[in-house]
Amino acid sequence: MHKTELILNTPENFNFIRTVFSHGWCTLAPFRFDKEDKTLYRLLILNSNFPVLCRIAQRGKSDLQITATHAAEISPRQKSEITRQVASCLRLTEDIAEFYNEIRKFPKYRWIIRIKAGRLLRSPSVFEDVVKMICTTNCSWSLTETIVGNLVGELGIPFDDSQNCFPSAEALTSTTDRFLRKAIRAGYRSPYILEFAEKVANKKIDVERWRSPGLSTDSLYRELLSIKGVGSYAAGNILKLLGHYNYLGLDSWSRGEYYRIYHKGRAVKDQTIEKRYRPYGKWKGLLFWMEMTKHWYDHKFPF
DNA sequence: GCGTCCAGGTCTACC
DNA sequence: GGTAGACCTGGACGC
Repeated sequence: MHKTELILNTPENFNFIRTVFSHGWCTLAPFRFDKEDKTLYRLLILNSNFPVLCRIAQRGKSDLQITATHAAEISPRQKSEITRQVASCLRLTEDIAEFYNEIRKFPKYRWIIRIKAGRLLRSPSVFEDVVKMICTTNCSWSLTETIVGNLVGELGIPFDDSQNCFPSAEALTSTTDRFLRKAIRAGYRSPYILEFAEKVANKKIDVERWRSPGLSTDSLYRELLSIKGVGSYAAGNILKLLGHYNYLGLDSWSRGEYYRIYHKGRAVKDQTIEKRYRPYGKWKGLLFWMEMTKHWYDHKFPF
Protein backbone atom coordinates (compact mmCIF):
# COMPACT_ATOMS: atom_id res chain seq x y z
CA MET A 1 0.00 0.00 0.00
CA HIS A 2 1.12 3.59 -0.71
CA LYS A 3 0.53 6.55 1.57
CA THR A 4 0.12 10.20 0.65
CA GLU A 5 -0.03 13.08 3.12
CA LEU A 6 -2.16 16.04 2.14
CA ILE A 7 -2.95 19.30 3.92
CA LEU A 8 -6.33 20.99 3.56
CA ASN A 9 -6.68 24.60 4.68
CA THR A 10 -9.93 25.41 6.46
CA PRO A 11 -11.81 28.69 6.91
CA GLU A 12 -11.55 30.53 10.23
CA ASN A 13 -15.21 29.75 11.03
CA PHE A 14 -14.86 25.98 10.49
CA ASN A 15 -15.02 23.44 13.33
CA PHE A 16 -14.04 19.90 12.36
CA ILE A 17 -15.75 18.02 15.21
CA ARG A 18 -18.96 20.09 15.02
CA THR A 19 -19.18 19.32 11.31
CA VAL A 20 -18.51 15.59 11.73
CA PHE A 21 -21.13 15.41 14.51
CA SER A 22 -23.67 17.59 12.72
CA HIS A 23 -25.92 14.55 12.17
CA GLY A 24 -25.70 10.78 11.92
CA TRP A 25 -23.91 10.48 8.56
CA CYS A 26 -20.47 10.01 10.20
CA THR A 27 -21.61 6.65 11.57
CA LEU A 28 -22.85 5.31 8.23
CA ALA A 29 -20.40 3.33 6.09
CA PRO A 30 -18.14 4.10 4.37
CA PHE A 31 -17.75 6.95 6.89
CA ARG A 32 -16.32 5.98 10.25
CA PHE A 33 -15.37 8.21 13.15
CA ASP A 34 -12.87 7.27 15.85
CA LYS A 35 -13.98 9.18 18.95
CA GLU A 36 -10.74 8.43 20.82
CA ASP A 37 -8.47 9.86 18.13
CA LYS A 38 -11.04 12.40 16.88
CA THR A 39 -10.35 11.10 13.41
CA LEU A 40 -12.73 10.69 10.50
CA TYR A 41 -12.18 7.81 8.10
CA ARG A 42 -13.72 7.77 4.66
CA LEU A 43 -13.31 5.60 1.58
CA LEU A 44 -13.32 7.61 -1.62
CA ILE A 45 -13.49 6.47 -5.23
CA LEU A 46 -11.19 8.03 -7.83
CA ASN A 47 -11.64 7.51 -11.59
CA SER A 48 -14.81 5.42 -11.01
CA ASN A 49 -12.97 2.38 -9.67
CA PHE A 50 -9.85 3.32 -7.67
CA PRO A 51 -10.51 3.20 -3.91
CA VAL A 52 -8.60 5.42 -1.49
CA LEU A 53 -8.89 5.29 2.28
CA CYS A 54 -8.67 8.74 3.86
CA ARG A 55 -7.79 9.41 7.46
CA ILE A 56 -8.83 12.97 8.25
CA ALA A 57 -7.80 14.78 11.43
CA GLN A 58 -7.35 18.32 12.70
CA ARG A 59 -3.82 19.68 12.37
CA GLY A 60 -3.29 22.96 14.17
CA LYS A 61 -6.02 25.57 14.23
CA SER A 62 -6.71 26.01 10.55
CA ASP A 63 -5.60 22.85 8.78
CA LEU A 64 -6.77 19.31 8.27
CA GLN A 65 -4.33 16.51 7.64
CA ILE A 66 -5.46 13.85 5.18
CA THR A 67 -3.53 10.59 5.14
CA ALA A 68 -4.56 8.75 1.99
CA THR A 69 -3.83 5.03 1.65
CA HIS A 70 -4.01 3.49 -1.83
CA ALA A 71 -2.84 0.44 -3.78
CA ALA A 72 -0.83 2.29 -6.44
CA GLU A 73 0.92 5.62 -6.94
CA ILE A 74 -1.45 8.54 -7.50
CA SER A 75 -1.07 11.54 -9.77
CA PRO A 76 -1.18 15.22 -8.74
CA ARG A 77 -4.64 15.39 -10.31
CA GLN A 78 -5.80 12.48 -8.12
CA LYS A 79 -4.35 14.21 -5.06
CA SER A 80 -6.36 17.32 -5.79
CA GLU A 81 -9.43 15.15 -6.39
CA ILE A 82 -9.02 13.71 -2.88
CA THR A 83 -8.86 17.16 -1.28
CA ARG A 84 -11.79 18.32 -3.42
CA GLN A 85 -13.97 15.42 -2.25
CA VAL A 86 -13.00 15.85 1.42
CA ALA A 87 -13.63 19.60 1.22
CA SER A 88 -17.04 18.92 -0.31
CA CYS A 89 -17.98 16.41 2.43
CA LEU A 90 -16.99 18.91 5.14
CA ARG A 91 -18.67 21.82 3.31
CA LEU A 92 -15.46 23.85 3.38
CA THR A 93 -16.35 25.87 0.31
CA GLU A 94 -19.80 26.80 1.59
CA ASP A 95 -20.16 30.40 2.70
CA ILE A 96 -21.50 29.92 6.22
CA ALA A 97 -20.75 33.57 7.06
CA GLU A 98 -24.03 34.64 5.47
CA PHE A 99 -25.91 32.33 7.84
CA TYR A 100 -23.95 33.71 10.80
CA ASN A 101 -24.69 37.29 9.76
CA GLU A 102 -28.39 36.49 9.68
CA ILE A 103 -28.59 34.76 13.08
CA ARG A 104 -26.33 37.33 14.76
CA LYS A 105 -29.51 39.43 14.97
CA PHE A 106 -31.00 36.86 17.35
CA PRO A 107 -29.12 36.58 20.66
CA LYS A 108 -30.62 33.18 21.52
CA TYR A 109 -28.90 31.67 18.48
CA ARG A 110 -25.46 33.24 18.89
CA TRP A 111 -24.21 30.00 20.43
CA ILE A 112 -24.17 28.57 16.88
CA ILE A 113 -21.63 31.20 15.81
CA ARG A 114 -19.64 30.81 19.03
CA ILE A 115 -19.10 27.08 18.53
CA LYS A 116 -18.70 27.41 14.75
CA ALA A 117 -21.51 24.98 13.98
CA GLY A 118 -23.82 24.90 10.97
CA ARG A 119 -21.92 22.89 8.40
CA LEU A 120 -23.67 19.56 7.77
CA LEU A 121 -21.52 16.60 6.79
CA ARG A 122 -22.43 15.12 3.41
CA SER A 123 -21.32 12.30 1.15
CA PRO A 124 -18.92 12.72 -1.77
CA SER A 125 -21.85 12.22 -4.17
CA VAL A 126 -25.48 13.35 -4.31
CA PHE A 127 -26.36 9.81 -5.34
CA GLU A 128 -25.08 8.43 -2.03
CA ASP A 129 -26.86 11.11 0.01
CA VAL A 130 -30.20 10.37 -1.68
CA VAL A 131 -29.91 6.59 -1.28
CA LYS A 132 -28.95 6.99 2.37
CA MET A 133 -31.80 9.42 3.02
CA ILE A 134 -34.29 6.91 1.59
CA CYS A 135 -32.76 4.37 3.98
CA THR A 136 -33.58 6.59 6.97
CA THR A 137 -37.30 6.69 6.26
CA ASN A 138 -39.77 5.00 8.57
CA CYS A 139 -37.31 2.95 10.54
CA SER A 140 -35.00 3.00 13.52
CA TRP A 141 -31.47 4.33 13.15
CA SER A 142 -30.10 0.84 13.75
CA LEU A 143 -32.01 -0.44 10.74
CA THR A 144 -30.62 2.42 8.62
CA GLU A 145 -27.12 1.37 9.71
CA THR A 146 -27.91 -2.23 8.80
CA ILE A 147 -29.26 -1.40 5.33
CA VAL A 148 -26.41 0.99 4.45
CA GLY A 149 -23.82 -1.42 5.88
CA ASN A 150 -25.23 -4.22 3.75
CA LEU A 151 -25.28 -2.05 0.62
CA VAL A 152 -21.62 -1.15 1.12
CA GLY A 153 -20.58 -4.67 2.17
CA GLU A 154 -22.38 -6.48 -0.63
CA LEU A 155 -22.09 -4.08 -3.56
CA GLY A 156 -19.23 -1.62 -2.99
CA ILE A 157 -15.79 -1.86 -4.58
CA PRO A 158 -13.50 -3.46 -1.97
CA PHE A 159 -10.56 -1.49 -0.58
CA ASP A 160 -9.31 -4.42 1.49
CA ASP A 161 -10.75 -7.50 3.20
CA SER A 162 -12.94 -5.49 5.55
CA GLN A 163 -13.72 -2.16 3.89
CA ASN A 164 -15.74 -1.33 0.78
CA CYS A 165 -16.66 1.90 -0.95
CA PHE A 166 -20.24 3.07 -1.37
CA PRO A 167 -21.74 1.25 -4.37
CA SER A 168 -22.27 3.03 -7.66
CA ALA A 169 -25.66 3.39 -9.33
CA GLU A 170 -24.50 0.82 -11.88
CA ALA A 171 -23.67 -1.69 -9.13
CA LEU A 172 -27.11 -1.23 -7.64
CA THR A 173 -28.84 -1.74 -10.98
CA SER A 174 -27.07 -5.09 -11.35
CA THR A 175 -29.14 -6.39 -8.43
CA THR A 176 -32.80 -7.27 -8.07
CA ASP A 177 -35.68 -6.19 -5.90
CA ARG A 178 -35.58 -9.59 -4.19
CA PHE A 179 -31.84 -9.24 -3.42
CA LEU A 180 -32.32 -5.79 -1.91
CA ARG A 181 -35.18 -7.09 0.24
CA LYS A 182 -33.62 -10.34 1.39
CA ALA A 183 -29.85 -9.71 1.49
CA ILE A 184 -29.78 -5.95 2.11
CA ARG A 185 -32.89 -5.85 4.36
CA ALA A 186 -34.12 -2.70 2.63
CA GLY A 187 -37.72 -3.93 2.73
CA TYR A 188 -40.33 -1.94 0.82
CA ARG A 189 -37.68 0.74 0.09
CA SER A 190 -36.02 -1.70 -2.35
CA PRO A 191 -37.99 -0.80 -5.50
CA TYR A 192 -37.50 2.91 -4.70
CA ILE A 193 -33.71 2.50 -4.42
CA LEU A 194 -33.62 0.38 -7.57
CA GLU A 195 -35.70 2.82 -9.60
CA PHE A 196 -33.57 5.78 -8.48
CA ALA A 197 -30.32 3.92 -9.27
CA GLU A 198 -31.62 2.99 -12.72
CA LYS A 199 -32.49 6.61 -13.49
CA VAL A 200 -29.01 7.74 -12.45
CA ALA A 201 -27.17 4.90 -14.20
CA ASN A 202 -29.13 5.44 -17.42
CA LYS A 203 -28.49 9.20 -17.18
CA LYS A 204 -32.19 10.00 -17.12
CA ILE A 205 -31.38 12.37 -14.26
CA ASP A 206 -28.10 14.11 -13.45
CA VAL A 207 -28.22 14.36 -9.67
CA GLU A 208 -24.64 15.60 -9.29
CA ARG A 209 -25.75 18.77 -11.12
CA TRP A 210 -27.94 19.52 -8.09
CA ARG A 211 -24.90 20.82 -6.21
CA SER A 212 -24.35 23.55 -8.81
CA PRO A 213 -24.73 27.04 -7.36
CA GLY A 214 -27.68 29.21 -8.28
CA LEU A 215 -30.31 26.51 -8.78
CA SER A 216 -33.85 27.29 -7.64
CA THR A 217 -34.62 25.68 -4.29
CA ASP A 218 -38.28 25.14 -5.10
CA SER A 219 -37.59 23.44 -8.42
CA LEU A 220 -34.98 21.21 -6.74
CA TYR A 221 -37.56 20.34 -4.07
CA ARG A 222 -40.11 19.40 -6.74
CA GLU A 223 -37.51 17.32 -8.57
CA LEU A 224 -36.65 15.51 -5.34
CA LEU A 225 -40.31 14.78 -4.63
CA SER A 226 -40.58 13.16 -8.07
CA ILE A 227 -38.20 10.41 -6.87
CA LYS A 228 -40.20 7.50 -5.49
CA GLY A 229 -39.45 7.02 -1.82
CA VAL A 230 -38.58 10.69 -1.31
CA GLY A 231 -41.29 12.66 0.45
CA SER A 232 -41.26 15.97 2.32
CA TYR A 233 -38.98 14.73 5.12
CA ALA A 234 -36.36 13.25 2.80
CA ALA A 235 -36.52 16.08 0.25
CA GLY A 236 -36.15 18.76 2.94
CA ASN A 237 -33.11 17.08 4.39
CA ILE A 238 -31.47 16.23 1.06
CA LEU A 239 -31.85 19.93 0.20
CA LYS A 240 -29.84 20.81 3.32
CA LEU A 241 -27.03 18.62 2.01
CA LEU A 242 -27.24 20.49 -1.31
CA GLY A 243 -26.85 23.83 0.48
CA HIS A 244 -30.53 24.88 0.45
CA TYR A 245 -32.12 25.42 3.85
CA ASN A 246 -35.63 26.68 3.10
CA TYR A 247 -37.41 23.48 4.15
CA LEU A 248 -37.61 22.03 7.65
CA GLY A 249 -37.69 18.31 6.68
CA LEU A 250 -39.82 17.33 9.66
CA ASP A 251 -39.88 13.76 10.92
CA SER A 252 -41.19 12.17 14.06
CA TRP A 253 -37.88 12.63 15.91
CA SER A 254 -37.48 16.34 15.13
CA ARG A 255 -41.17 16.97 15.80
CA GLY A 256 -40.76 15.29 19.19
CA GLU A 257 -37.77 17.49 20.00
CA TYR A 258 -39.75 20.58 19.00
CA TYR A 259 -42.70 19.54 21.19
CA ARG A 260 -40.31 18.98 24.09
CA ILE A 261 -38.50 22.31 23.69
CA TYR A 262 -41.48 24.58 23.02
CA HIS A 263 -44.67 22.84 24.21
CA LYS A 264 -43.68 20.68 27.20
CA GLY A 265 -44.00 17.59 25.02
CA ARG A 266 -47.47 18.40 23.71
CA ALA A 267 -47.96 17.78 19.98
CA VAL A 268 -48.75 20.75 17.73
CA LYS A 269 -49.50 21.06 14.03
CA ASP A 270 -46.62 21.20 11.54
CA GLN A 271 -47.95 24.63 10.52
CA THR A 272 -47.19 25.87 14.04
CA ILE A 273 -43.58 24.74 13.70
CA GLU A 274 -43.34 26.30 10.23
CA LYS A 275 -44.70 29.57 11.58
CA ARG A 276 -42.07 29.80 14.33
CA TYR A 277 -39.21 29.48 11.85
CA ARG A 278 -40.71 31.59 9.07
CA PRO A 279 -38.83 34.77 10.18
CA TYR A 280 -35.51 33.09 9.40
CA GLY A 281 -36.28 32.92 5.67
CA LYS A 282 -33.98 30.79 3.56
CA TRP A 283 -32.02 29.68 6.63
CA LYS A 284 -34.97 28.30 8.58
CA GLY A 285 -34.24 24.63 7.85
CA LEU A 286 -30.67 24.91 9.10
CA LEU A 287 -31.65 26.94 12.14
CA PHE A 288 -34.38 24.42 12.99
CA TRP A 289 -31.91 21.53 12.79
CA MET A 290 -29.34 23.38 14.89
CA GLU A 291 -31.91 24.16 17.56
CA MET A 292 -33.28 20.60 17.68
CA THR A 293 -29.75 19.18 18.06
CA LYS A 294 -28.37 21.84 20.45
CA HIS A 295 -28.26 19.32 23.31
CA TRP A 296 -25.90 17.16 21.24
CA TYR A 297 -23.35 19.99 21.46
CA ASP A 298 -24.11 20.70 25.12
CA HIS A 299 -23.98 17.10 26.27
CA LYS A 300 -23.22 14.10 24.12
CA PHE A 301 -23.50 13.17 20.48
CA PRO A 302 -26.15 10.41 20.46
CA PHE A 303 -24.68 8.18 17.77
C1' DG B 1 -41.46 -17.48 23.53
C1' DC B 2 -45.02 -14.93 21.38
C1' DG B 3 -47.83 -11.00 19.96
C1' DT B 4 -48.10 -6.11 19.50
C1' DC B 5 -46.43 -1.62 18.82
C1' DC B 6 -43.73 1.72 16.66
C1' DA B 7 -39.64 4.15 14.78
C1' DG B 8 -35.66 10.11 12.13
C1' DG B 9 -42.25 8.20 5.97
C1' DT B 10 -44.12 7.45 1.59
C1' DC B 11 -47.34 5.87 -1.79
C1' DT B 12 -51.82 5.01 -3.58
C1' DA B 13 -56.65 5.04 -3.67
C1' DC B 14 -60.46 7.36 -2.49
C1' DC B 15 -63.42 11.12 -1.18
C1' DG C 1 -56.21 18.83 -0.51
C1' DG C 2 -57.01 15.75 2.98
C1' DT C 3 -57.15 11.09 4.90
C1' DA C 4 -56.90 5.96 5.55
C1' DG C 5 -54.49 1.90 4.88
C1' DA C 6 -50.57 -0.72 3.42
C1' DC C 7 -45.81 -1.38 3.55
C1' DC C 8 -40.41 -4.01 5.51
C1' DT C 9 -37.67 -4.52 9.47
C1' DG C 10 -36.16 -5.20 14.11
C1' DG C 11 -36.00 -3.75 18.89
C1' DA C 12 -38.78 -2.81 23.04
C1' DC C 13 -42.30 -4.15 25.81
C1' DG C 14 -46.04 -6.74 28.08
C1' DC C 15 -47.80 -11.07 29.06
